[in-house]
Amino acid sequence: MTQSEENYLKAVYHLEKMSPGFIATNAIAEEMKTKPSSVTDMVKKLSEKGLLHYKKYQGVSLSSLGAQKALSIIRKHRLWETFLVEKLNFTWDEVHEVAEQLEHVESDKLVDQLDMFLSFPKVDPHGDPIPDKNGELVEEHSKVLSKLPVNSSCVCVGVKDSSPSFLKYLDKNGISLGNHMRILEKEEFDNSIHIQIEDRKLHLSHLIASNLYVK
Amino acid sequence: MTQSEENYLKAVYHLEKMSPGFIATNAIAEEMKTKPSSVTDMVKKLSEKGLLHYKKYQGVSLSSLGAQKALSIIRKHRLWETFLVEKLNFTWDEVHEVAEQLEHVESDKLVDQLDMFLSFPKVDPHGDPIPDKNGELVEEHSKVLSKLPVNSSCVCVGVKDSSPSFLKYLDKNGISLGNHMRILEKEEFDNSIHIQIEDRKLHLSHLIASNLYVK
DNA sequence: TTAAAATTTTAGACAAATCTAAAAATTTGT
DNA sequence: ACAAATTTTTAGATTTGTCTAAAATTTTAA
Repeated sequence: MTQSEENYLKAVYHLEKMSPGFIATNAIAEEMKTKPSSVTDMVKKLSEKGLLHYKKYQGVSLSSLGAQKALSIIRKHRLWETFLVEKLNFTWDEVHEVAEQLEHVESDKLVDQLDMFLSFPKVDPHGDPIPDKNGELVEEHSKVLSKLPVNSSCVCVGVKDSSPSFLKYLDKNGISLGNHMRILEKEEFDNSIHIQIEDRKLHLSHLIASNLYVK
Repeated sequence: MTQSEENYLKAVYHLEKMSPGFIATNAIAEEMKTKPSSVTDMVKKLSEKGLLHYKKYQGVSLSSLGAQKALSIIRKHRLWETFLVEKLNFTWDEVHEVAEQLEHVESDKLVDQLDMFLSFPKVDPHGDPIPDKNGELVEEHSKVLSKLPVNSSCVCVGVKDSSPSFLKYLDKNGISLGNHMRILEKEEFDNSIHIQIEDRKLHLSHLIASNLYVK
């Protein structure tokens, strides 16, 4: 598989998770920052290879083989991100770009030894689950901070948006995975929330709160 | 720079070290397992980019910019090889193939942190020197086991040929870097040599002995 | 020194991945 | 329901890196 093919599979995987069912050509084009006509070409190729189910004008979905490949790439991506943070002093907003390159390196031994070297981590630096060797994945987070009722307590376990700008915002405000939080008050007007986080108080916009996974 | 361009620069670098001066199109084609006509095309492109000096029908040599780029790729290659052996339990005959992929990952921070993580190694698992951040290189080994006189002592510090088959031969015969050796006898007839290596005796063909660097 | 051999370059083709522009199909809104 | 808007596909072009075959150049050797 080429790097480009791998990137398409990954894109379809992520889009399917966001909205299950058939994925539109346009959605893939947007995700990959390419043109719909390019997507059509590639999608045809991948469906001929048995990696995608494709019906003209209907969209695509991953075949089981395609899902398996996608998970293997995601496994590599998240293991590398973990390596970069745990061993090479990268911050969580720096890892994505480099992992995008490293995920395409092909070597089963490399991946499995890296996994062992990192002591078989279950989640990456953003709290996203790392598939195991067989593509098994512990279920994604479902609870979002913005949906909790006033007075409830929780621990921050992941970020929904892992763009550098969001991650830097969190750093700036001292929010990181593992932090204990309690909802103090919710503003009706803009849905922003006041929280107690560790030993401080913080006011978070709805957008911020809806991008934090908690447990 | 594309991966292909990087591979050409690396090839020219290695060929220049083997035989200084202008490098023939055919030599590059052989090194890269490609056709001379493909080499001509690429060599033109690289010379337009200022990475190679190229005179039609004469051959090429690295410009100083090209040499700098080549050294940066070799640095990455050798650091990754070291990482694979030191941290991920790879053997010295397994690392090359994977390092060929990893060397093309682009991130200054990645390389420098990897270097630090490995405690700034001076040589890779084959005894080849690792260029530092500025491309500075401790001089290559010059002494070859097969050229030493009878009765001299030495330490094995590198391999000239680092093909998996040669490396596996060395493993099978318990020869590794750091081993102490003494020349016991040289056979006139086939230039093979009898050596004392650590606490054993071994009989090495000329080919084997001429691919071992010693100090 | 000059004809044969070897090397190198050129010309033209091809595959992969992309793009633009136009055509086809589907969806939407009244 | 059907015309307009949107989405998707097709057709054809482009770029990169490669190839084959033929032409040009250089080297070798009689």
